[in-house]
Amino acid sequence: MAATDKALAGLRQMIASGELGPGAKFPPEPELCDHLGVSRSSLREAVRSLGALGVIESRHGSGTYVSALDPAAIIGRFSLSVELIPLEGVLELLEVRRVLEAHATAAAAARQDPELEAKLSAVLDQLESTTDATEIQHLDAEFHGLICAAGGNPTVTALTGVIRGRGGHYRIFEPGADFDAIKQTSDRGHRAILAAITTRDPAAAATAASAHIAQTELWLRALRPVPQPALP
Amino acid sequence: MAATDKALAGLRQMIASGELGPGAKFPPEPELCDHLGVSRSSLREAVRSLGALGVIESRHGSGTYVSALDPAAIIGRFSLSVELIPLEGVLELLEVRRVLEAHATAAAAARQDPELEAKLSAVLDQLESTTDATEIQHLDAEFHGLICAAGGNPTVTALTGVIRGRGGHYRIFEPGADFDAIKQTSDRGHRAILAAITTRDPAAAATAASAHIAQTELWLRALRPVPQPALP
DNA sequence: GACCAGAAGTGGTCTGAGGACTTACGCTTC
DNA sequence: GAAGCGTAAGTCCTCAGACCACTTCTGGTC
Repeated sequence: MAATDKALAGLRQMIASGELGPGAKFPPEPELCDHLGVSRSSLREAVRSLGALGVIESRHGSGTYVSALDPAAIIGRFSLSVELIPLEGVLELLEVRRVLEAHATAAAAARQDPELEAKLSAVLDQLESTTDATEIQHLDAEFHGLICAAGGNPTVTALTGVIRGRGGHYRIFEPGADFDAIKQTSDRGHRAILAAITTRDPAAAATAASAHIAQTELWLRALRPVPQPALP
Repeated sequence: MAATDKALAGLRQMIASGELGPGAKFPPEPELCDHLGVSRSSLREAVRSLGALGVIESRHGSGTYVSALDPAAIIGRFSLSVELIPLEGVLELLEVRRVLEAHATAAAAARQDPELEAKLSAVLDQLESTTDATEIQHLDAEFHGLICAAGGNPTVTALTGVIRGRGGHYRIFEPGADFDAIKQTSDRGHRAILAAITTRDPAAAATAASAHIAQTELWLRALRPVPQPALP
């Protein structure tokens, strides 16, 4: 077995076996090298691999630790790769978002939370009064994010958030011939979702959310991608 | 900015900007080091990070390439991290699987595919006639996997597959007091799903799949995890 | 044209060294 | 006695150079 793979398997085994739980600290690199029988280079490459997946975390000067192994955090790491997926793949992902977000929106509607409803209404007021593409994207993410969070499953919130972030790279809301029509349709969709939540109608909420996202899918199909912004 | 992070950002930028598309080959490591201004160690750690995420792929003796950037393949990489998530997190993930698989099962029921139905029936015949835990797990995965694939969205198939694989580490089907009752309930659930598909009733299929997975969630809640098998 | 051997190209691994950051300890000071 | 501070130890981060292993291309041979 290759050295890096051996190190990778060894590190995973230490976690999988329960030897190291969430938050636990690994031995220092030289000791791990000795234990696993690989050089520091190979060990470090293995550590980076698991770090990219959100499984372990290195802190400069302190040590290497097992992460919290929280599903939402691990799914959040996916944004690094999802952001590089081309348009055709994004459409497959949007179907996932549509299904999950319809579910979460229904769950949010089943709750009785006037505070949430007030906050959502305020976000929509802002959203309807702006025409700036970046601000629209930000407020849209906040609206859907609040609803998903109210749905009660952080994993669903993280997953839909990652997909929404990817879709946002394609600018639907750019000044052009269809801008007004698209914006109005989008605004109406948001109001329909909020209305279903306010009236505590889960089925209507699921339908409204599903229709809203399906509309986004249609718009995206007709779009060509814009150049990526510089990565941080 | 730290060296490895700089290399990471540079590599991602090369893909995000469109300079390198799916399948494209990166320059040799020494050239990349020069271009990005980092040492070979740092570059290699960055390459490993993106490799773990399924974004790029190194082939010994050949070169480093951009992967196909296929969403299903990228999601498949998640199994490396999902397999380490503790039980509480798995329950959150199972809700995702329940929702997505209900959707996919409905889509499969909407299709007219006698060949699929025959294959599913054969799998269930095998499944009902065995009591071996490993074989049960394997046949169960094949049954649900075939249905998801028929649903038509490879991303959904990959995502549900990853979650199903994680759940399989907890052995529900172990010889014990409740074994017969659990097995019979599970078998009945599978037959209900197949019946809905055979009669081409998407709504019934979604309900049956949802109920079946919800049942699994209930069993898992009552379980304590078993020691992990050795990782490959 | 098919096959084979060698050479060139490329990623994989190891070693050794020094730098940068965090943490803990012991001292000083009030 | 408690707070502040500087030093020292511990740990990860980066670099450089060398050699190994695998793949691919090239040229010649049959």
